Amino acid sequence: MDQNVSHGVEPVNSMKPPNSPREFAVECARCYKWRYIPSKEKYEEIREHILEWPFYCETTREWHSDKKCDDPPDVTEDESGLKWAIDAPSIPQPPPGWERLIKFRTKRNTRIADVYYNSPANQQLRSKIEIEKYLEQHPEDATQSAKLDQFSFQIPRPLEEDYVVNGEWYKDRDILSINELKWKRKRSKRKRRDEWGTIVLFLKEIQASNEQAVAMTSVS
DNA sequence: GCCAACGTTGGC
DNA sequence: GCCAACGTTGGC
Repeated sequence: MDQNVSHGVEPVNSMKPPNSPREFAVECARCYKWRYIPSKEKYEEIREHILEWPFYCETTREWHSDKKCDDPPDVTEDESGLKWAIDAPSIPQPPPGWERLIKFRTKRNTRIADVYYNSPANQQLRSKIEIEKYLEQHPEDATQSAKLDQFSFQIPRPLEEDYVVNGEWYKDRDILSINELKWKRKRSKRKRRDEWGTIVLFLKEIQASNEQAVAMTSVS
C-alpha cells in the first residue's frame, strides 16, 4: 500500500513539456471501465506488470479511490477534449534517477510521438545506442537496474477511432472523403487489444484554445 | 547558436 | 511494411 501517491503531484522539476500525457488510465480486466491512475509512477508500475497482474477496479484501493466495478467509469473513450493513445505493456519502470518521457508531436502525419530518457546527469537520450554509450561513460550510473534491457523507446499508438488527415488528427465523423486518409486505423484487420495484449493506456489533453479541438467538437 | 520537434531511411 | 536511429531545421 502506497500512501504517498496523491493526485496531480509533479516531479521536482515540473518542466514537463505540454505535449506529454496529462492523465493516465487503465481498463479493468473484469468490467472494462477506465480508471484514472493517480501518478505517472504508479502508472509505470502497473504497466510493467500488467500481463502478470491484471488490473481490477479494486486496485484503486491502493490510492484510496475505492472504485468498484459497479461504479461508473472514471472516463469514457468519447469524452471530448481528450486524445487517447494506447501504450505497450511490460515496459520496464525507468531505473532510479531516470525519467522516461513521452512527447506527442503536434503534426502527426509521420510518427505520433517520441520517447526520451532523462539520465541522472540530466542528459536527454533518444535511442538505445545513446543509452549504451552513456552507461559506458557513466559507470557509476550503470547499476543493476540501469541495464540496457531496462530501457524501451516504444511509443504508444493512437486509439483506433483516430485518423490522420493532412497531418492532423480527426475523429471518424469529421472525415469528408476517404481519399483524404493518410493514416488509417487497422482495427478491421487486427484487434488492437489482442495485438498489444494489454489494457494499459494513457491519454492526452488538448488545449482548449486549440483550433483543431474546436473543429473536432463542433461537428454534430 | 541551440535544441525540440520533425522527416527520412536503412535494416529487418 | 514498419520502426529504430538519427540527421535536419524552424523557432526561439
